Amino acid sequence: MPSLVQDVAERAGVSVSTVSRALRGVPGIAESTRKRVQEAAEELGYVASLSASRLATGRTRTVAVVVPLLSKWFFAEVIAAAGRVLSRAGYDVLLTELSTPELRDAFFAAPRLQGRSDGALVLALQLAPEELAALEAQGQAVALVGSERAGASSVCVEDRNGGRAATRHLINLGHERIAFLGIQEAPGSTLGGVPPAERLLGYRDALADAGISPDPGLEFGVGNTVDAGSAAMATALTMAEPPTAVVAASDELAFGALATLRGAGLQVPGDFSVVGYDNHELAGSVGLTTMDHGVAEQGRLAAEALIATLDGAPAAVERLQPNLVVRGSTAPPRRLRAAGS
Amino acid sequence: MPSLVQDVAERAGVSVSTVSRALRGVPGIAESTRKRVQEAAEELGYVASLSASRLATGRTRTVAVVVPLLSKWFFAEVIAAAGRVLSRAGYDVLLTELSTPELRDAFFAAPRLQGRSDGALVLALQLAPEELAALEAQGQAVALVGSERAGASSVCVEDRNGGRAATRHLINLGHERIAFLGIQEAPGSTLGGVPPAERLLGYRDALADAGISPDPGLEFGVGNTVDAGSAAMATALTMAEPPTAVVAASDELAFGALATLRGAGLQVPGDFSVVGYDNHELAGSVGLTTMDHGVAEQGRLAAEALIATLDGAPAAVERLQPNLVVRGSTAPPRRLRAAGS
DNA sequence: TTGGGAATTGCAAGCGCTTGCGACCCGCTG
DNA sequence: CAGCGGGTCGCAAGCGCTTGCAATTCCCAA
Repeated sequence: MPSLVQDVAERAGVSVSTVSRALRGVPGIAESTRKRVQEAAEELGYVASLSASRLATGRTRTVAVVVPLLSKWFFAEVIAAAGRVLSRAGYDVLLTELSTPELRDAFFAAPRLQGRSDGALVLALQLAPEELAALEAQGQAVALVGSERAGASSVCVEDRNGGRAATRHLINLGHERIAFLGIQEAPGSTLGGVPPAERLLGYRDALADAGISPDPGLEFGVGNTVDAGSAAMATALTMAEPPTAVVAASDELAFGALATLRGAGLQVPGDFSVVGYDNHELAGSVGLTTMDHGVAEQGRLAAEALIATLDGAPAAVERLQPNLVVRGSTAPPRRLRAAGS
Repeated sequence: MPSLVQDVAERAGVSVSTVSRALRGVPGIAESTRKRVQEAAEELGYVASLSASRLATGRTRTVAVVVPLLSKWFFAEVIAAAGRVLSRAGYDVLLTELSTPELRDAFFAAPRLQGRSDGALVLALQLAPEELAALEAQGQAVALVGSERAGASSVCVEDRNGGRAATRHLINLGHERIAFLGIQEAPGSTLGGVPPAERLLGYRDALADAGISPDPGLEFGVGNTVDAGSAAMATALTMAEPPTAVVAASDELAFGALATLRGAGLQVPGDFSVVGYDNHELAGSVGLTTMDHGVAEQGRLAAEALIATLDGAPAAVERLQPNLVVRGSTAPPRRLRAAGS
């Protein structure tokens, strides 16, 4: 039913090879001929068969986006941004969610991207060297988001600085007992390897900078969910000497913490301060002070890096600086305000 | 570099056609032969070239997921659920975001799915008849989520019932002045056509059922964003006779409303009740009473419907009933409680 | 007028797999 | 013992496009 190159060729009175070249903008075709061919193609509603040209060229013009969990806002946002860049550049976007360890293992065990895509955009996954090698063995150009590997392009944020800035903000307000809600890989996680422990390190840095002695009891490592944040916050409140503020390694955790605080009848920021990390879409609506790290921009930059790699550019890594966004969830601790008034 | 059918054929001592058939499970191959071929393939790490088999068969084993806005939680969740079903069934998932009217028009103007996918899963978009026809003309099997079209499979929820149930819940609590925050297509929206006005109709139904005369001034139509909900709520509060409760057509709108209420110093549910719609991932953490409509299930069902269609089944439509999830954002209006105490 | 070369275009050989059809091998029936 | 039918397999013709290389045309300098 759809017309073929031949049809166009006949209609334009040229050979199929000329049609092929004319339509793809290959140089060496007279402008007049090209126009004639384009018109013929247009009239017939001709579109080159993808499978055929892929087979002939060996290129797919498709990029696989590999993500641990699509329904998390962070990933959706990154993918959306990356997708826009990619499709504008003429690439199709193939979605691959590796939501369980089984899926992840299966994905890397077989050459699943072979002939399916030209490149892979890998989000958050901490690739083992052999996993990265596997991708490359399948002829994939690869770009990473949220991790760094020798030989691969990547964009990542200076999370240690971010953790430090978030914590410093609280210290500047006068807080001294500050808890940290960290993301700890759950058993069922597919992230693999060491996720943003950087943020925790930044937290410790800030404490050290301020001469506050760290209390391991204030460092919580939980799954990256609202409920986990909520639970950890609840635990923190039962401590003999509870914290007066918390920095969460993600806004989701912070949301959970806020829920617990509200449930406990505590005022935020009156009785307790919290700062999150991500600048989640909904952070504004709950007035959460948080670290913004250009989520959409990460996607955009990674897509551009991948395209560059596909065009033969050498691997490059881009580092983003997170920024503190102050909203209404942080204030000086009650102690100070009481003394001050 | 990757080995070809021929290599496997030689290694197994058979012809290429036998290899092809053996590996794909086509009947008519002796079990012993099949096993031998599989071993040979395994040893060589052979994987059939996708482009080649796609060209030869004319099938892509790929499904395009078409979505207006990927970064919205609802869509991400639906896609994630659908994606799991699809990939388990051996289909690749191609992502297509139509975030602007221009993109949408361009998408339907050209046969963009031609030879790219076997089917399309269309989310939320209210397809014009010719748009649906265009997809089918490209040989796509299509399944819809959130809309219904003659001849196409779809899964949709009884939103009118949902709107009614949400409103009735408030009425049962004793509210009489209830506002409705509806989703109205913004100029830049790509949804097209009439989106969930059903929820509004349900709201009116409930009022009518209770003999409450509707007040058009209480019906707000805004964009589906937190900020819009926030703004509309602010407007509602300035009314001469403000409402005591609101039903929002989405949890995002509800989040915005909550933010405004909090900002205005009003207690929820003490001074004001709000019920949302979606059962958003974060609805629980803010204690939002809302309508659950099985978001993930919609994705799952739609994917299954699409696969069925691809397997030759006739179009079918699946209707889901939304359920009220009561949390802490709704209570009797202050008036009643004051009188009661 | 004529040879050289640049600019265009056509030829035909793939790209790697699928599949209709015929060949072949057996065990059996008549 | 000849012939038949079912079960297996191989042949070879595509699927529709790309591309190296040769052919043709045309313009201009010599």
